[in-house]
Amino acid sequence: MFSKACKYGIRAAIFIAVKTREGQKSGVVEISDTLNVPKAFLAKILQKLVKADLISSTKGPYGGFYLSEENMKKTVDHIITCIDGDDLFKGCVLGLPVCSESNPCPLHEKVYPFREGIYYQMRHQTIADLAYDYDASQNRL
Amino acid sequence: MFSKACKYGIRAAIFIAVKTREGQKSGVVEISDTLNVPKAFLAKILQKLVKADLISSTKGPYGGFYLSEENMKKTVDHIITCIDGDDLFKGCVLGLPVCSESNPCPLHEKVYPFREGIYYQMRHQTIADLAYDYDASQNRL
DNA sequence: CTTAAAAAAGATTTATTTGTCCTTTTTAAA
DNA sequence: TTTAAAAAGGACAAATAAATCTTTTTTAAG
Repeated sequence: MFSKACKYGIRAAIFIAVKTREGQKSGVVEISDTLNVPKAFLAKILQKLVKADLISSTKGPYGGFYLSEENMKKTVDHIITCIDGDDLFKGCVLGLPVCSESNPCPLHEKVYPFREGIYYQMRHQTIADLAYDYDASQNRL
Repeated sequence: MFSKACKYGIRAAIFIAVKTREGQKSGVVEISDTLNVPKAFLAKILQKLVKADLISSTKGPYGGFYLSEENMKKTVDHIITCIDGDDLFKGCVLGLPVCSESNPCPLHEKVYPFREGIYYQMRHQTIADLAYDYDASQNRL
């Protein structure tokens, strides 16, 4: 469903959100260590998210990644689209060039409602929401 | 969501089903031409589906691909799992090694119901069903 | 102003997926 | 029994995704 890069990105964003709420910035090493994810690869992903203004960073000593108030309000679908593009939510499930309600592919009506459901959820979960939920539970990232 | 190979495989299976109902076998060239899909690549995919007993074939002149009665009854999820594995339906959305109702990842409860919905649909649509629906409509493959 | 710590950037490697090409096997018809 | 048409199989090539390594830039503290 999501690429590895995308999964890493979402998990990292939540981690950074939690840390930000604790008043701390996070470094790539800290993040990659806790998420068990390749360091340099994660760095690239975070770069991309910074450029897209989905997370924030400062260089130099005492620098690192954090979320601004604006970043906190962004919904997960932004991260997904930023990294994987919008094909998952917008494209035809079977890859047909045209596929719509009026000209549907053979799986359209079976898959569409559920895919829309996922898309809706992703458009309505902010990073802040996810970080809050995560903090409340005692689960892993 | 699905790999290209998987999309090609599903579309090809439906095409072959339709042709089979018309009493005809289909060759790779015919299939790849009508689906607009790379010939040799499709051939590999069909090989795999034959081995998994999801479609049937005979070699030699007047040979080609077709669906036995058994093949017709197979549900789409078999094709998907055969080609892409079961990660899409069984694995954690965020790629966590453990993720369950009692120990969920941050997206679990948002995504799970819909993913289950898709999985359900795929487990309940036979190739014959899809071929029938396709034939009834005047849509493309 | 120097130093060190951090992200940013760029170049490169590895792995996987997608795609091609050529040979072998099977099989039906002439 | 020869021939030709088809799938099967294997080796290879290209494109994309995942991952690494090295250098540059920024920045805060001493």
